[in-house]
This record gives sequence, structure tokens and C-alpha cells, in this order.
Amino acid sequence: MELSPTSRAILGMLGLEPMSGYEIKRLVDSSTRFFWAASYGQIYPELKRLSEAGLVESTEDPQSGRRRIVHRLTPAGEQALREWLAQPPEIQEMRDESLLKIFFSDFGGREATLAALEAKRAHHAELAERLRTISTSAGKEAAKISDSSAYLTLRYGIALNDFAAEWCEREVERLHGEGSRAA
Amino acid sequence: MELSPTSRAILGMLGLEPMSGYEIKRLVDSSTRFFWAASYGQIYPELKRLSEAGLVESTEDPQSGRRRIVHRLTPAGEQALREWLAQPPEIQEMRDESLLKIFFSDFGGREATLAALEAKRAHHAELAERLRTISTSAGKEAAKISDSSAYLTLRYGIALNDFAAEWCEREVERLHGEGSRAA
DNA sequence: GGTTGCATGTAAAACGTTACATGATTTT
DNA sequence: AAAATCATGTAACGTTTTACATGCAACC
Repeated sequence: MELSPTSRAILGMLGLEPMSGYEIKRLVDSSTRFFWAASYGQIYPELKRLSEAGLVESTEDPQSGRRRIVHRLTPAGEQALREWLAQPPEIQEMRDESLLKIFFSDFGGREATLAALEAKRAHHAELAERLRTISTSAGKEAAKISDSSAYLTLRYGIALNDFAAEWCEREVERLHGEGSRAA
Repeated sequence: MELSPTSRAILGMLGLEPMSGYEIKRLVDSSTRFFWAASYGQIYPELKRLSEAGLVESTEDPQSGRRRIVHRLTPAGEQALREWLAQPPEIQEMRDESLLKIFFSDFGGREATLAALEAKRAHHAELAERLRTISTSAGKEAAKISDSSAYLTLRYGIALNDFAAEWCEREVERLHGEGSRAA
């Protein structure tokens, strides 16, 4: 069976521990979301496919009376995960409308460029802030988390967004300086 | 008419100057590609839609005997572009399989984390290199280019990818240090 | 005369999001 | 009693990629 990129991400999540589809969604939203999102519309159908392919085993496991289906990797699923992790990464995509607007901003003059840079700066500053919140709340739980490779990606997100925000800020200042010199 | 995100990018390209679909594709590939890609499968149908909506005007303009259709913005197209540029950016997406592999790499032990970090580093180093090549070849053409907002995004791409590559390198070193201390 | 590049286009498939539907349970 | 949260799922839609098809022109 051909696995879709997102079904591999799901496999990875189940490699951390057995989980329900709902829990996968919550975990994604609080961890990989900023570089790999997933919606219910993907998660549930993919879990079904993975189950049919024998890569995960799904059992009803109601917690406190509530209906709940827990999925866990089968040995075949573990192997598929291992194989995927061993292969070189392929997907590196970005869709950044703010960069696109900066790119075209000559069309609206200097002001438009500054506004577009500021919008981008604000976005990255906000995202860095959100990731910091996640980071500190996770840090409270245990030291073992700050040792995990998952924590690495969180630190990466913070560092990258800080860098992007600062870069925009510097460019705004540079353009201001140029503007007054030119005038 | 509802414009798709990519048709707005096409509008922006035509705001730079009138162009054929083929030229749009080439320009995208050598400029916005790393943060906004577009394929023929999008460009040609979208140009048709934009033309039907009266936002671009398409005329046959064979250059040196070769069939060629040049598209240019109509006043309505210019306005649509201006309106879009004035609105806050919405799409900021990333799909980074290398980060995903780092995230899950505990599953393969320390070596796997190091390998995933190295793969990511290599990717960013390569991309930075490619962008630098574009940058220097563009710089030769004229000083006016280095003044354009389009050039800003190129510098951003170089700075960001340099930063990402260096971040990975630092983390590899840190993990090595930890490893030997622990051993 | 063959390869590369210019140039336009389409069809099918893959991928992903959004919105909706349903219903139970816990909290306020 | 109402609101929020847990929990599963699907259908429709929109977007994007991939692969293919076509043909002329310029260059070697």
C-alpha cells in the first residue's frame, strides 16, 4: 500500500504511544502544527486505511464511559515507520503569502513594502510567542521532555520565527534610513 | 469572481510586466519558487479564467515566428491586485518532512536524530547556495534590481536558509558534546 | 538531422480543508 | 440546564501536482 505523507506522520505519532484519532489531532495541534498540520478529514480516513493495511491495530477502549478507539502500531507498522524515517526527506514546501506581498510590493510604493514587512514581522513574533507558551508549559512537566527530539523542533520553531521577525525589523529600519537619506 | 491564491500571484507577476504563461512559469521558478510555486497545470487555466473575468487581456504576440500569447493587466486587474496587496496576508504554511523526521527520530535513537539534523542542514545549505547563484546573476544585470522589493525576498531566502543550516549544525555539535559527556 | 528549448494546453489523480452531522459526558 | 469538551466520522469542495500530448524553432 502507498502511504500518503500525512499517514506517515500519523504512524509517527502512534510510534510515540497508542492514541485515538482525537488525541492525534490534539497532539499535532500542539506540536507539529507549525510545520505539519492535519485535519480530522485526513486523520480518521487514514487511520481506517492504516488499519485495513495491517499497519495499525484499532481497538475500542472507552475511557470513563466515553466512546474511544485506540490505535497502536503493529510490528508491520513499526517497520514501515522505521523505513520511512531512514529515507531522505523529500517534502520541503512553503507557501508564504506575506513574502509574496513583499515581492510584489513595489506596485504600491515604499509604504506598501514597509507595511508588508511589518505584517510579516508581526506574524512571526506572534508565532514565536505561541511556541514559547507551549515550550514553557511542556517544560514544567518533566526534564525528559526537554531531552526529546520533539522538543528540538519546538526550539527550532522559536529560533526560526525569532530570526524571521528580527530580519523584518532590521529591513524596516534599513528602508527608513534609506528613505530619509534619499529625501 | 473568486480568485484562487495562485491566480493572485499570477496577477502580481503580470503587474511587473506583460508576459506569456511560459514566462510566468520561468519567472516563478527563478524567484518565488522557494516560498510560492506554480505549475503549468495552474498557470494556463488560471490565465484563461482571469481573461474571462476581464482582469487580464490576452493577445497573440508571436516573437520571432513563434506562437506566443501575452497577457497584460486590465485596469480592473490592476485594481484587484492593489486590493489584494492592501489586505493582510493569510496563508503561511509549511510542510517540512525533515522536521517531522527530527520530531520522530527518538524512535531510531541518537544516530537517527543526528542523521535527520544533517539531512536538514544539507537541504538548507544547498537551497541557500542556489539562491546565492540567482542573486549574483541578477546583481550583474543592474543596480535597480538590488533596490527592488523582489530582491528583498531573495535576500530573505538566503538569510533564512543560512540560519536554518547553522542552527542544525549547532544542534549536531551540541548532541555530540552531550553524547561524549554522557559516555 | 537530432537535441534542446519555446510554447500551450488538458486530464486524472492526489491531497487537503471546511463544514457539517451526531451524540455522549463533564463542567459551570 | 446550558455550555464546553470529548469523540468519531463523512461529503463536498478547492487546490495543486503529475503526466501526458502537441508542435514549432533554434542551435549544433
